[in-house]
Amino acid sequence: MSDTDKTIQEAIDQLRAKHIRITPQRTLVLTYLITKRNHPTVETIYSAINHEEPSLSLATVYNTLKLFVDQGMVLELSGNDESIHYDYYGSPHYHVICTNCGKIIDVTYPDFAKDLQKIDRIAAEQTGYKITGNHVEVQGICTDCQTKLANQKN
Amino acid sequence: MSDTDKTIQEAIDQLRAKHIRITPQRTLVLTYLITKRNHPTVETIYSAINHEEPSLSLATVYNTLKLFVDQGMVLELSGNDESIHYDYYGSPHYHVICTNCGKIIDVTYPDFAKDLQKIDRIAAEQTGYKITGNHVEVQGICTDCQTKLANQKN
DNA sequence: CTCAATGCAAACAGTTTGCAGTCCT
DNA sequence: AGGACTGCAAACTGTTTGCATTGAG
Repeated sequence: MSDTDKTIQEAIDQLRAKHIRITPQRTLVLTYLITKRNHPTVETIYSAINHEEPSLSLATVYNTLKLFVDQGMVLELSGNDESIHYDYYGSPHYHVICTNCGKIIDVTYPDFAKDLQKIDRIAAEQTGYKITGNHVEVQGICTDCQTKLANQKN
Repeated sequence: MSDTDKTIQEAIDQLRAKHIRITPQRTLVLTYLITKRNHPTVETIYSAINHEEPSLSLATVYNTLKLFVDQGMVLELSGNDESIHYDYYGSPHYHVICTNCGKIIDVTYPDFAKDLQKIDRIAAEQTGYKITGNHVEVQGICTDCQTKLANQKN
């Protein structure tokens, strides 16, 4: 069994353990998220899957993603404008997004999980909130757009 | 001159330095953000200001906020669903948002700015992006909602 | 003066909703 | 068997756009 297959299986088991029904549509969306790992939008997922397996409505993609997000399994990336991107959150990482073209890259480093815990702990102490999740996002200009923008100025 | 007045004046100077026109509408929105500091939505700002000073259209609120966000002066908080909240970003802090009622609280600690710099630096190293901003958000359940939800279960 | 900013209303796009039919468990 | 899930299309809502008017520099 490949590494991604194992990840998919684990995610499904995790859902089943919560008595959430495993439908073909949910499996398709989950598989897409885990195998592609390309921060897709709802529309991207919908058209990609529908292209080969036309048994999926747009509303179901919305429902399914909302479910995964509620389970803390998938992250909503609101980026800048445009529509929302989704990311399977298998292990702690954060996102760097290009404010010019929207390209998103995952970043992590050895102590990142520890730093997140610190942020969560302080937030809980200061606010009394019961912390359920977090998200770090960094904005910037990707290398491609740096070149493009530099050329435009000439 | 009060502390907030000084902040407002500084923000205006900052805009003027970039040759951005200081219109009454922009001053109103800026003043609202700095004095209230309550993470308002577009609609909140629009109706609050229009209530006393009906010289402001909804489109202008959108324009103005987009301008401030582009200047890095204001942060867009996409929270969960609902519409977007805005926050005057005078000094480094992060946000804890209640996933049940949407209430947002600012949090910071002495080394927070340093931790952000680390996150930015690593992101730049790993991706080559030219970093222009960042945002940390923590999700949780606020104390009020913790009580409410506990009561519902009985 | 000049050109950017505003206001208005219509257009838009992504998202949500209601309900009948389907199918996991 | 039964309730959760899906699909469809209509309805919604927040946001954007175009253009004539206004006003900041």
